[in-house]
Amino acid sequence: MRVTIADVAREAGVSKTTVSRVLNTKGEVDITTAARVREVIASLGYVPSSGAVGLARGSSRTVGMLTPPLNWPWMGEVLQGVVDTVEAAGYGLLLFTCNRGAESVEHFTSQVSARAFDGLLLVEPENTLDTITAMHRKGLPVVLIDDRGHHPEFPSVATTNREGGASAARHLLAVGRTRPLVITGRRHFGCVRERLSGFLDVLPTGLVAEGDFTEASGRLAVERTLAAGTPFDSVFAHNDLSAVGALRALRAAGRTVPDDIAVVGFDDIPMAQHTEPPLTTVRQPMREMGETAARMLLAHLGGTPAPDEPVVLPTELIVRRSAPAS
Amino acid sequence: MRVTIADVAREAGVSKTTVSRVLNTKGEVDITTAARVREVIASLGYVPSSGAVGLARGSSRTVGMLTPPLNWPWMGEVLQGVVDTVEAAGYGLLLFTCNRGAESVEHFTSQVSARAFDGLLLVEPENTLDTITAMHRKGLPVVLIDDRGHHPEFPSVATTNREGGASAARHLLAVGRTRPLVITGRRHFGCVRERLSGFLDVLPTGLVAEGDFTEASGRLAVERTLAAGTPFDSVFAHNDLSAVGALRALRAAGRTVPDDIAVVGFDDIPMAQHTEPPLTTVRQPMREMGETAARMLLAHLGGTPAPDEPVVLPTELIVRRSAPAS
DNA sequence: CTGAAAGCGCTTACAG
DNA sequence: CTGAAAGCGCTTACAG
Repeated sequence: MRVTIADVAREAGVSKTTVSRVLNTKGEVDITTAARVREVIASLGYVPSSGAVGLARGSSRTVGMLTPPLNWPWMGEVLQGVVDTVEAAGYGLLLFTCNRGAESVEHFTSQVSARAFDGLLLVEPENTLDTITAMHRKGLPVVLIDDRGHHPEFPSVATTNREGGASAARHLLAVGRTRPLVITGRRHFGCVRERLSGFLDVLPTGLVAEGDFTEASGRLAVERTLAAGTPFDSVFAHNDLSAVGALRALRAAGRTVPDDIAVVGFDDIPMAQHTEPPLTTVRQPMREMGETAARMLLAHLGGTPAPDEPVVLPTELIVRRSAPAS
Repeated sequence: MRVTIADVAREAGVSKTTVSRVLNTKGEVDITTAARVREVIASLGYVPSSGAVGLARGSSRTVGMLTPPLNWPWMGEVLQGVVDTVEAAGYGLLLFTCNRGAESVEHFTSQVSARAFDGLLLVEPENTLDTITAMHRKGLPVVLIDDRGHHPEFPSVATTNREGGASAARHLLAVGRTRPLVITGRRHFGCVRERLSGFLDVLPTGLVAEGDFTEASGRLAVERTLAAGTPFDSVFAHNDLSAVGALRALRAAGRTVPDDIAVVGFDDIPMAQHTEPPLTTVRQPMREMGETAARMLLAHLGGTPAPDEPVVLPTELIVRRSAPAS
């Protein structure tokens, strides 16, 4: 049925060893022999069995990726960056999520041990970091995307959260806003702490509400601040989703954006272009982060030692109408 | 280094065959022997090598998935549905995209032939359908998600596009709209033709603009219709993105939604909840479609013959303020 | 109920 | 430059 290396060898009148050699361009092979073998390979439509190759070589040429829920608005970009890079290198991408709690972690763990993949890409591991750290110590190459400030012991790629926060503050200051309301994510995330302190360094404020990255939390923060009667002239939300919530609460309260209140978000998810008004936001280079992480992992698998400092990609302030330039 | 079945066998004082039997609960094994083997497996932390198992069994317990760009707004949901289902069955998911054109198709094709996966899930294949059809004929199990009306020769899961279009029309009619503008996607997509004819059956109109599922195309369609001076009291856009474009164009022209013009979209992407006003839309059950397709493929791999009729999941009209009920 | 042996399809020393 | 043989870690008839 299936065409094997033995079939090719027989048809070409050489040994399997020789076929293997031309397949992997390893060792010297007579140029005519090689040509003949190649011809047979083509005419038979032979493709090496990845399973057999993996078993013999002890590696699977596959990379694993463990992600948070895939419907998070920016996961698509990260994943696309990873897939493109991994595919271009001739590797496969095995996808796992930690959606189904303990059960899926178990499934994932067993796949790791089963050597189903050679290295692992990790996105914002909520509660699997310990497990992963253990695996990494046992020799599994790991690269982390967005460490949320946990600073683990393996290579990671992050973004300039502190500078991103600072750039938001500088922008608000430049357009004359001095009394901002800051809506954060959960404080235990390193990225949240960094965005906050970067912002506060430039534009100090006592008005800081802890949110949880949901639209509802953004809405709630604004509603409460309005109800308390505390004056503010701008909002810096730690992600776009909560900025969207802020926009709605402001509109519902009859406040005009940006005239009464300017709003700046963080992430630049696709939705940010389509809010009313469109959202000024600090862009995270999600796709580039995915690409970079994948390249680092592949390089590591190829023998290049991994950088021990996190690779940090720059954020970029995207100015739209919710906090215009002038 | 690595713990193998031989280590377990030695430690337990049995043959590899016996270990394999308790591993796969296949054949009769003495209950005490089995217990002892299980103990050794646990204490040694033995996990079968997926590569070796795959080679010996001739199957990889892995499913492939070929998708359009992953940053499409509803891909996350589909993917999540698939991953959950596949993981729960103990399978791995190997992800491919047809992003990089010919090159990635080639990479993908070679993975297929390499038997890197046992079956394939396919989402809206733009131009790979021929290749896939050929593979299917050669015995690769395939399930298609959202066939866009191409009606291929393999199993597929779709949604009620025609009824979805009809439900949009009924809703508009119920709220007193009689002069709709329809903004379609490209006409060669089956889903577009179905949505359109379902709509027109209920609410005929001559005002049909062909778009291409982008926000810009929705905006353009509205701008042109307004410029032409043709009166209309509502918009039915074939996807949410172009509905968003329509909303913006209407606002820019000073028309009020829904008072002047009611707007209905299709898809129910996350953004639909956050437009101004929030978008009434025909929801496609993306996650369920992913789950269903995965279940069908797994069942097929398990020996159950695949249904030869497409499995059709119902759409649902989600009423929001852009076209309210009363 | 249990085991020895062959085989899955490759790669890789080793020898020539 | 080339090949025979062992080995990667399993499963599966076959025999007992």
